[in-house]
Amino acid sequence: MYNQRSSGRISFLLVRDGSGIAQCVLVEKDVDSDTWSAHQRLTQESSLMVCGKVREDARAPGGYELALTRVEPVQIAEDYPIGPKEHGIDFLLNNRHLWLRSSRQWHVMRIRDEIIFGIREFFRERRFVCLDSPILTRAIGEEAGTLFETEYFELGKASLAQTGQLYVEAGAMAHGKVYCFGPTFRAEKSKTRRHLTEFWMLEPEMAWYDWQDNMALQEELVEFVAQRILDRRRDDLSGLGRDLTALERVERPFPRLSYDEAVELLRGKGSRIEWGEDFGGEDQTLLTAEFDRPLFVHSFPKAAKAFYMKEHPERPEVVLCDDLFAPEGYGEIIGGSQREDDLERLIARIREQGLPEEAYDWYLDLRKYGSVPHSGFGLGLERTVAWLCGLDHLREAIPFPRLMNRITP
RNA sequence: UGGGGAGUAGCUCAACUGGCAGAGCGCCGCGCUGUUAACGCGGUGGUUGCAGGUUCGAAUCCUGCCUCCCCAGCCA
Repeated sequence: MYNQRSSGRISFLLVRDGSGIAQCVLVEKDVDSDTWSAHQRLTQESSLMVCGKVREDARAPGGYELALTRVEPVQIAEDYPIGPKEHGIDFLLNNRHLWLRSSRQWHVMRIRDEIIFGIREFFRERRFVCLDSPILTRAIGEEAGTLFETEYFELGKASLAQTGQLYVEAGAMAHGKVYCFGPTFRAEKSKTRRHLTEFWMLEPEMAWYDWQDNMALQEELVEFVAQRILDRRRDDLSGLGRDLTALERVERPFPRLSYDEAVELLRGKGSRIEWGEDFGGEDQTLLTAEFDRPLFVHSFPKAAKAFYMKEHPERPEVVLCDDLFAPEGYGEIIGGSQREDDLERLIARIREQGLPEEAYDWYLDLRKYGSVPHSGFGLGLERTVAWLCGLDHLREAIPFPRLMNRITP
């Protein structure tokens, strides 16, 4: 029972069954005395079985209600902590296991589910193979300083994967087009609305795609997902109060700016960004405010990016990569690149960045045995969910958020 | 990690310059045959984050610690 309202000899029970909430009407003179006294014991979040007749009534939320003939309590809940008034975020996160029952969280999780299955369908239709990467690993895909480490039997240290990218590159050489989709982990000591220590990432990898083919696939995916939830989860979006017209504008083609152009635009708007620096939060907001749909920025300075990104053939200070920024201030949701497919250059990049070469022995094999041009990207699921749902913090975009200072429930 | 803010009833918050710790919601009781976060009346509810200090007197001032929130950096 989600909530109850009464007017003496007539009671209105809001009952949730997983598919939604229905108003049930109970009139004292129309039911037996056992049912009437049983319903009086019901408290918020008590579980129950009801029997009644569906009827149309304009006064019911949604236009229909259930006229009850019988109520059977299953369990009487006591002192349910989450009431119909406001609560603080700390309290709600401590009660996340119960907060998931609240309507706002309920809508978000249904949209998240639709996004996940939409993504899988998108790739299946395009003949990608789902090839999931290991979570326990020794490969270092990003910064070595943000690894969660653990003991691994007699083999020493292992860590939780920061990315599955190196593994999907291996998969792409076997299957052509692959993706992995699962949790990734970053021990970043950051407490912002844009970070979780555990988050889900979709990572497609495609043989024979150059960086432009890569961007074309990214925008096709993002458009597909946005249209998909508008089509199938419109009620949930409305329940969240999401501005639907903003989502309806998510149509290809998305605007594209080179990093050089973006810096020029930002400096014209008063930003003090220097060429070579990555965008700060304020820069991202300034940039995306110029456009009404997601924005690509491509061709970033090499120094600011990961070792595996391919150098621009005419400009060695730049790599063939792109970031996709969501509109409305939601920030980066995708990072992608064409990969360095030349063995010697790749080894040089690993040394330049001071990474442990021995950690990449099997990865370098991919360049020794039939290397081909290939590209891929990573899409942050929670950032995508937060944007599409209009949430102001990632912690509501995942069922049980893991933050620097929060490991329960 | 740096900067800012906060911690008082189960929850959300008040309490002026240091002077009786309060309200709404929840919960309990009564009333009400169409409620929409129902409503009306009555009741219940406190180690003021922790430890110490100043004072006739501390939620309020001082010292130390803890916790949470927001912003920045880093990133998806």
